[in-house]
This record gives sequence, C-alpha cells and structure tokens, in this order.
Amino acid sequence: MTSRSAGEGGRPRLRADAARNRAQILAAARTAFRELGTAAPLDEIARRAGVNIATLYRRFPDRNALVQQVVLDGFTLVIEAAHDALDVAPQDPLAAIERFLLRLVEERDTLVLPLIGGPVPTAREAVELKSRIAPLLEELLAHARAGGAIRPDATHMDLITTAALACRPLPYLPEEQAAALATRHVHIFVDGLRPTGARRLPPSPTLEELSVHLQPNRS
Amino acid sequence: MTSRSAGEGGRPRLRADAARNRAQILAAARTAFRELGTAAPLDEIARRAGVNIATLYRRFPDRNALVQQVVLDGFTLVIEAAHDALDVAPQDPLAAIERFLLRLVEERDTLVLPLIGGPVPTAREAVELKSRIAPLLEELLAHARAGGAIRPDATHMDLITTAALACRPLPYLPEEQAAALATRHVHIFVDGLRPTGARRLPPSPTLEELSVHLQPNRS
Amino acid sequence: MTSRSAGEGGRPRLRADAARNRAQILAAARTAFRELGTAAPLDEIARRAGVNIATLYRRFPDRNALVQQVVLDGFTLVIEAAHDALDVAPQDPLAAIERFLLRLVEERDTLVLPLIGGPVPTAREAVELKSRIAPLLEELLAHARAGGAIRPDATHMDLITTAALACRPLPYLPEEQAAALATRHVHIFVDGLRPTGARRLPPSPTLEELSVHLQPNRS
Amino acid sequence: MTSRSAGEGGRPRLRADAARNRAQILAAARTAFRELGTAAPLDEIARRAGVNIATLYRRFPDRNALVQQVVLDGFTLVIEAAHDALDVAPQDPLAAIERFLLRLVEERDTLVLPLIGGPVPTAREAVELKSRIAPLLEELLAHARAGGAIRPDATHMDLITTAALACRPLPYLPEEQAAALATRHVHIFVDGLRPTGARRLPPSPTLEELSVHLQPNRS
DNA sequence: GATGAATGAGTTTTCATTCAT
DNA sequence: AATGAATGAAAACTCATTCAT
Repeated sequence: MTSRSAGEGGRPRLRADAARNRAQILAAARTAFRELGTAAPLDEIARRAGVNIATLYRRFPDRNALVQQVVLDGFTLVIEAAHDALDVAPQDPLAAIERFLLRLVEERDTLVLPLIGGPVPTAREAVELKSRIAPLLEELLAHARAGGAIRPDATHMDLITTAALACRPLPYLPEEQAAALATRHVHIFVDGLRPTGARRLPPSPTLEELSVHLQPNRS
Repeated sequence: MTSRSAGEGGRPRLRADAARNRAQILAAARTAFRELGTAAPLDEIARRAGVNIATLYRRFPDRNALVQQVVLDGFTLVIEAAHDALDVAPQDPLAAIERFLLRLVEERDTLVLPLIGGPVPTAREAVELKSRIAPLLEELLAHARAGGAIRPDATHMDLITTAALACRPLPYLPEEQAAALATRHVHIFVDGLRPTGARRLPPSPTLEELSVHLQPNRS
Repeated sequence: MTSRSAGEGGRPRLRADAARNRAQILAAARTAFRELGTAAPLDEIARRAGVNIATLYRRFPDRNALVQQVVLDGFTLVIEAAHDALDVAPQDPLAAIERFLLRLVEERDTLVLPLIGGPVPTAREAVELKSRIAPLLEELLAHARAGGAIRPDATHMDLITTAALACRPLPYLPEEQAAALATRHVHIFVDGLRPTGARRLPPSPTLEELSVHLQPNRS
Repeated sequence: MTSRSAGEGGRPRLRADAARNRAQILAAARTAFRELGTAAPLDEIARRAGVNIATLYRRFPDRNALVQQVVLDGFTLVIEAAHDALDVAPQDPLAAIERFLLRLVEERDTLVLPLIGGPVPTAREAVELKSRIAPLLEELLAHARAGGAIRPDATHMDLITTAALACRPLPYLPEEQAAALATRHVHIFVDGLRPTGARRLPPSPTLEELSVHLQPNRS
C-alpha cells in the first residue's frame, strides 16, 4: 500500500531495515487507530511495531504525518478498488459496484480512517488522490445507469458513505465477525440500489460540496 | 434518557442540583465521546458540563462508569424506538422498520456508542436492556415477513448492524451533513430489504452469538 | 481516656450522640494513624468512624486538633501508668518499672504517637501533662536506686525511649504478635537494668534537653 | 547497597547517568519514607533526588517497586552486619551481638523500613534475602550460648525485634539524638541478654512463624 | 447536630518530544 | 540509523475544606 519508489515521491530510498521499520510502524498505527482512535499513544504504536519511540519520530515527525500516511494509503486503496471495478463494469455494472464495496470491506484494516468524516487530507499527495475518487465512482455509476441497472438518483456520495460506514472499525468485535456483518449490510444496500420499486431519495451533496471541519466538530 | 426514579434502581434519589449536574455530565460525555472517542479527557468533559472534575468523579467513580451509563442510555433509546415502531408496524411494517432506523439516526447523539462493536455492557441494568433488543426487532420483522413486505432472510442483526453503522460519528463532518448522508443510506438500505428481486444473503449470526471482547480487539 | 467532664476543660458537655461520634472519630484516628501515619486521609478516618467528614470537621477543626488529642490521650495514659507503678514501687521497685512499661505495651493502641519523636504537643493541656512525666519516672527510678535494684546510670530517658520504641506500631504485623514481641523485648530490657555486671552507659539527655523539631526532620 | 552488577540480577546494566539517578532516587526515598512514611509523595522524592518525576517512574514503575527496593537494601544491610558480627563472634560473642545491633543503629537511615512490621517483601530477591537472616542470627547466638555468654532463652527474634524497634525513625527528633537514645537502649538491652539472674522469658515465635498481613492491619 | 454536595488544590500517572549515546 | 534516557506538560485521580440543606 505504501509505495516507496525512490524516483517519484522525491524521498530518498530507505535502507532495507528502515523500510521494514516504517512498514511495521504504519501497520501498528492502523491497528492502534482502529482500536483506540487517532489519539492513540505514539509510544504504544512504537511498542506494537517493535521499535523505539525515537525511531517512530525519525520516520514521522509528528502524529499528523502518521495519520496522513494512513489516510493516503486508504485513498490509494479506494482508487485501486474503483479501477478494478471499472474493469468489470461493462459486463455487470451493479456487480461491479458491489465488488468495489466488498473489496473495501475485505481490506477494511487498511481503510481505518473513513473517507468522509475522517481526518482531512492535507498532504498534497493525499488531496490529489482524493480528488480522483468522485469522478471514478461517477464513471462506475454511469455504466450502471446506462444499463438501467440502478436507480437514477443514487450518487457517488452514496457509495462513499457506504464505504465509510461499512468499514468503520467496531473495536470490540472480532474482525471476522465485523466483516461478516458489513458484508451482509453491503449486500442489502446494493439490492436497494436497483431501480425497481425504489422510492425517491432525499437530495445528496457531492463530495466537493461537503464542508469539512479542520477540527473534529464541536456541534 | 437517564431515569433516576428512586424506588427501582436502588440508588437514593439525588438532590435537585446534583441531578442537574449528573445530566450535564452525561450530555458532555456523549458529545466528547462522539468527537474524541471514549478516551476523551475527563476534565474536558467536566469543563463542558460546567462542573468541577471532582464532581464528575463523585458521580462516576471512573471512566468506565461513565461509559457504561452512556451505553445504557443508548440501549434505552433503541428499545424506545423499537416500541414506537411496533406501534405502527401493523399498518405498514416496512415503514415501521424505516421509522425505527431513522429515529435512531435522528437521535444519533444519544447513540454515540454503537450497539455492536462498542464497549461491552457490564452493568447489570445494561446487560438486561440489551437482551431485550433482539426479540423486539424480531417482532418488528415478523410483522413485515407476515405481510410479505420484506425479504425472508433479513434478520434482527441486519437492523442492528445498520443502526450501529449509520449512527457512527463522523467527527470531521457537521452533524447535519452526517445525518443527511446517513438518512439517504438508510433509505437505500430499506429499499434493499424489499423482497422483489433480492439476491440471497450470506448467513448472519444472532446478537447472542456475537462474541465480544472485553478489551478492544488486538486482531 | 478522653475525659469530657464539663466543668474543668471549659468545653460544654456534648450531646450523647455527639459524644459517641467524637469517641468513634478518635478511635478511628488512632487506628488510621497507626496504619497510615498521621497523614492518613481525614475522610478515611471519618469513614471508619461511620460519620460524615463534615461531622469530623465540626469536632476537630483541623488535622492538628485530632493529632493533639491523640497525643494528649497518650500522655494521660503514661501518667496513669506511672502513678500505678509508683503505688507498687515500695514493695518491688524493679517490678514496678516493668509493670509501667508492660502496661503501655498492653495499651499500645492508645499510645499510637510516641512520647518522643512524635508530633510536638502544642495544646496547653498536653504541654502541661508532658512536663509531669519526667519527674514521675525519676521518682520511680529513685525507689529502685534506693534499694540498689537498678544500675545507677539508667535515667528516665531510658524508660521513655523504651516506651516509645516498644509501642511503635508495626503496621503489617497482627497486634497480638507485635505485643508479644514487644513484651519479650521489655523483659530483656528490664533485666538489663539490673545493677549486676552492667557496663557503663553512654550519657543521656533529659527529656527537657531534647531538642525537637516542629517539622519532621529533614536531616 | 544496591548492587547493579549486570550478570547476576538479570537486569541490563544501566548507563552511568541513569545509575546515578537511580541511586539518588533511592536515597531520597529512604529519607522521605523515614520522615513521612511510605506514603510520602513521589514527586517530593523526585524533587529531593533532583530528577523529574517521570524519571522516577521510568526506574520504578510504581510506589511498591520503590518500597521493595528499599526493603531489599535493608535486608542486604542486615545480612552484611550479621556477617561482620560473626567474624568477631569467636572472640567475644556478646560483643559481637552488640556490634551487630549498633551497626544497624548507626546505619539506621538505610534500615528505614523495619525488618518486621514493615511492608511485606514480594520481590523474589527480597524474599530470598529475608530467609537468610534468621539462620545467621541463630549462628550468632550459638556462639554466645556455647560460651555461656547469653541467657539460653533469647532467640533470633529478640535480635530482630530489637533491630526493628531501635531503628524506627523518630521523625520529630534530630537523627543524632535519636541515635544516641537508641544506642543507650541497645546497651541496656544487651546487658539484659546476659545469663546471670535473668528471669524467664515468655515464648517467642520464629521469623517464619510470624504471620504478616499483605495490607497494614485493620485490627 | 449531621449530612450530601461541591470544589480548589494537590498527587499520581501517562504521554509527546528531545537529547545524548 | 537506532536506542536508552530524560523531561515538561497533560491527564487521571484524591484529598482537605466549605457550603447549603
């Protein structure tokens, strides 16, 4: 998930052990964020990763750097899943949508932080990735609409919402059971996307229209 | 939500000012839990409630006592919503189910901690309330199944999962927008519950079968 | 121990229940001081006494008032024991000394705070009582010296030291066993007081010469 | 007192500065425990040691760890003193006993927590050390009994009791004066150990027979 | 006279962060 | 590049004290 190719990102290639440490830190961070939220103690993350806290700081200068990388890895996954779905969309567009959602549910431990309602991406790379998501999903929906496989009022936001909700960690439930429940939920939801007999939906904002708070809201 | 009648619970009735403080603490805790998770600083909760931290400790001897009361209030709400839905189930059982889910989305600020995947209820009272939920929801589904208004393979777990997911806080999103998205999501989901053309669902555990961890899982 | 006669002390006689509370508070304080030191939490003392903390404050305006009363009760006991010993001193002066020491060991739960090395008495009453102790003990020793029953270099300070040490609480030992060990210790010590074959003692200060610190020493 | 040799204890050798801090913390703890009891504020101990409170916590994860090390250092001292005394026991066994007791009185600031009646040793190392004490003292007494230098009914418990009592801190008395009084007390006690004219002692438990409470007793 | 309640000021404990090795 | 160590600052929790009932 965390591409570390030297040329592109501009960061120097890491020594092998350093790269391993970095990957372990990110894995530990994802687990910790899922269980304890993004405020999870950094030394706890270091401990789970089996590295010293100072090593974590060397790789990620502050908590936000770590959070942003997790966000970015999540976006990368979503885009990959969307591309995969698009590949099969021509054959069965509704199945493609379901495939997209279930792929995310399967890899929900990478999607710890929700697409919406999660930390706002600030890293240039993450912002760029995020902006690609809505068009991809609209493309996916276009296939389905064209074939009349889907109710016309469903939007990319509904897919994003569903991905965000179905992948939310349920910290006190074993991963396996949480995934099973989320899978059933997605099944029913996708059935609800079919056009037959569907009731009118209330209006939906687009991803861009969503106002996001830089701080968790204090409503 | 938090009924403090003297006779039943066994706790002595609180003085009026103390009862007010207690309610404010719980309200502040719900908000803080939604924004920051159940690890939210207790002194922040006290500050929001406008009481001294020691007052919070007098009412709730530790963080878990507070969490448990929030859990319990959530269960109480779910049961109320289920009863309300049952009242209208004879007329339109599918509408009753939607009414149940939307009522919870509306009062999502009381349902901060999810029915499943949230802190395990340990207080006797909470355990008892929780055990009443599944039967009520099955009763609700029975109405719908009897009228053929619903696919036969949907279970109370699907309603619980949906309630849990649709009410999860999306901390960086304004409440209003989060509620709008959740509402759309519930609409589509409920449409997916209709029997026509529904595909087979994978098997579902019951609420009782769910294994829960006393600690957030370390999968 | 705590005489509450109205006339003498100047304090108004207490209502019966108040007097009972006062006695319970003092008993609880002695136990708590023995186990936890004089810094024992006042609300813990109140709890053990079965009264509300505010009731404790009504009787004893601050911690020192409580400590001073315990000190005073200790002095009262020492004086009583000395008088008792003097009564039998003419017959067997060494036995009288031993009787004095063993009486204190027996009532060590009243002598929680040591004669020396304990909180400095500040209440007028306590200061006055304390000043009576050395003369009484010297009188006791005089009997013994006169009969040649005791080494001539032993002083009242040796008795006070022994009383102080032998009554020190040993918090992790059951009272009974602590008393048994202290009793043996006193036996041997008193045997050491006999004149035959005794070696020279290093010089001793008098009770008055002892410099005491108002704060526990920071040597 | 606190030997930190790497090989034996199993703990990795500390960096030089860390070892210095550790020693200062222990010294400060002993002083504080003597003056304020084992409930002395840990931040006060850190302040006296000249280190940050978090440094104290890094070395000693909780109060008990600190208490246990002080207990252990006390046992180490007692064993050293007993060995020293055994060295000279053949020449003058009674003098050797006195030397043992006076050595402890001299180093009473290391023996802050009493051998008996103090916190129960739980650390494996401390338990082991403690079990060596009684045999050493019996050996010491054996010399004296063999030479008829001592009453036959005195046991190792009497030495332990005396060491425990004579070293108890007398917080409101300057160290020097407390030591002077304790020294005299030991003198007389040792004279009481001589066989001539000694009266019968009441029975004594052994160190092993002593029942100890894991909590300070609530008699 | 007694108590439930509240609070300000500690004390304990944890955490983020930096530094020296 | 990695780690042991240290620390300031925050958060958890306790305690002494006062007030209103």
